[in-house]
Amino acid sequence: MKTRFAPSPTGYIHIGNVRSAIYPYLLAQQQHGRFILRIEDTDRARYVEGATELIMDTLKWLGLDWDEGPVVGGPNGPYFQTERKAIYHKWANKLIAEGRAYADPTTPDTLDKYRKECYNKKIPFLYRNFRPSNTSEWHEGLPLRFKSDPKPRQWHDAVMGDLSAGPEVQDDIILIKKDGLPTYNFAHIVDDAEMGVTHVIRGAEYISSVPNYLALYEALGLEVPVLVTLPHILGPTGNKKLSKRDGAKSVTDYRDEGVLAETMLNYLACLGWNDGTEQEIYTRDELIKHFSLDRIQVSGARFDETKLLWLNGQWLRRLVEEQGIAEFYPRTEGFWPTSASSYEPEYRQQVFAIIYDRLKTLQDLRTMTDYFFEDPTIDLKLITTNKFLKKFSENQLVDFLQQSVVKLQDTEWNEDSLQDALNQLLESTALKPAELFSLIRIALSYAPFSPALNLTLAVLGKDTSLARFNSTITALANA
RNA sequence: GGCUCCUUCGUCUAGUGGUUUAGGACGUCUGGUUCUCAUCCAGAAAAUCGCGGGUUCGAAUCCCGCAGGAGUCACCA
Repeated sequence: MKTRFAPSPTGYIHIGNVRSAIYPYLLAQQQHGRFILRIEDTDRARYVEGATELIMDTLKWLGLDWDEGPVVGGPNGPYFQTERKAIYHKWANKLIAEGRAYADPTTPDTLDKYRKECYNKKIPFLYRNFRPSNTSEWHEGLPLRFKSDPKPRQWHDAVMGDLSAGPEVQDDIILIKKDGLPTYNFAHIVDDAEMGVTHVIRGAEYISSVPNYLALYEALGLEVPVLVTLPHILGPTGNKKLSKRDGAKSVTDYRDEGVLAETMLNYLACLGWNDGTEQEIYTRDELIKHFSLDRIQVSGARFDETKLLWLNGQWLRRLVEEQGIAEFYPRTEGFWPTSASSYEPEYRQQVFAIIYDRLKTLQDLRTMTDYFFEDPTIDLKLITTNKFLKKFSENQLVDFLQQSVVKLQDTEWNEDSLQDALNQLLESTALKPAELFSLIRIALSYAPFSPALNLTLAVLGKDTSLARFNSTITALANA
């Protein structure tokens, strides 16, 4: 088994097309076959500098390592189509020799005229209806067209099942453009054959071209590989396929927002595929083990960012709990608030240990942890309008905080002793947990939420914690 | 417009003629876990299986129509 991912380097990989990399990878892994990365760079006009690197970066991030392709090489290289020109010409000449391809002398203007004619007559435009009777010899500078042999075609698609189309969709497609480079339609067939690709996995937009491909395989004397058509991924609104034009994000945008590679692979693989069980969370190995083409969904699936974020939370907790804080910690690099940079990694690890189970993405660290690294701005409104605290006067609040300071001053600074101390304060102040703990939590963080109080105190440290109590006491006293 | 494909809770899906009063997950809502937020736990609402015919003792499941949606009709992939 040999599969491939064959992107054109026109930009980043977005979530709408990354499944055509994931599924071939999973299949090749499962069958102990090979997964090829081939760069389809024949469109020089749309070529984007650096796009190949962007594509490889995305694949590496997801862990979709290719067995053959750029960087790693392989027995069927080169893996850039622009470097395979001679191969395409070899096959093209074979078709010419057999009278199955011919030079197209039609100028673009004339072509346009033909199209308009058909449009006005309300009949579909087919080049073969305008096929010139005598054609000159083919040479570079002239496009080469396939001499089609239209007839009804039936084929089997591993996902879509049995498909068919009539002769009216088959035409004299261009094999080689006037710049001497092949079109996708021709190049991919030659390449897949030369490279021994057994399974062609690609998006649904190619389905209507398959009859033309079938004709080409036939003319070239090539065996048709297993055809696998993936349904589209739909955008968040409407029913249109997700595309860059409509603002589809790149896969790596999600990485930069703190989504884990494990999540992305899991989510995307399960968008439009399931193994029939009720499992939601799959490791890479589980995906490789359970993946199967015949359980790929036939209809399009909408990309649901909310579910992606839920899954990311699941993965975050799972990985941290499996690996431990220290091993996972390096992956949080780059997601901390700027104020954290002056602190030691050990301290950041302590913060991470008490906050990680509240994160949806790593990026949440930026907004959820700032009070661990700098004193919060005091905003007494948070206290005076708090539903548990507004009934108390400033004097009472000061008194509660002072009692807390006195108690905590003599408390051993670890989470268990701190919890004991907090419980004792509850009794000595005769306050309800909601009252005392709200007050302390706000005084410490002035944040909309924070981890358990004893843990927050423990990590913040005695000096910082008591200083923050005192700041709030002062502020309340002066209010 | 031609051709092709698709159609189960808001979303992702299970379901291949009877075990289905259509199951799960996300989201939503309600409770619970000494404050908050998140997690976790318990529970609820949520699909007349696109519509209409047919086959059958019986259909989400098979057949035929229809409608809606999508894709494609490039010297782009």
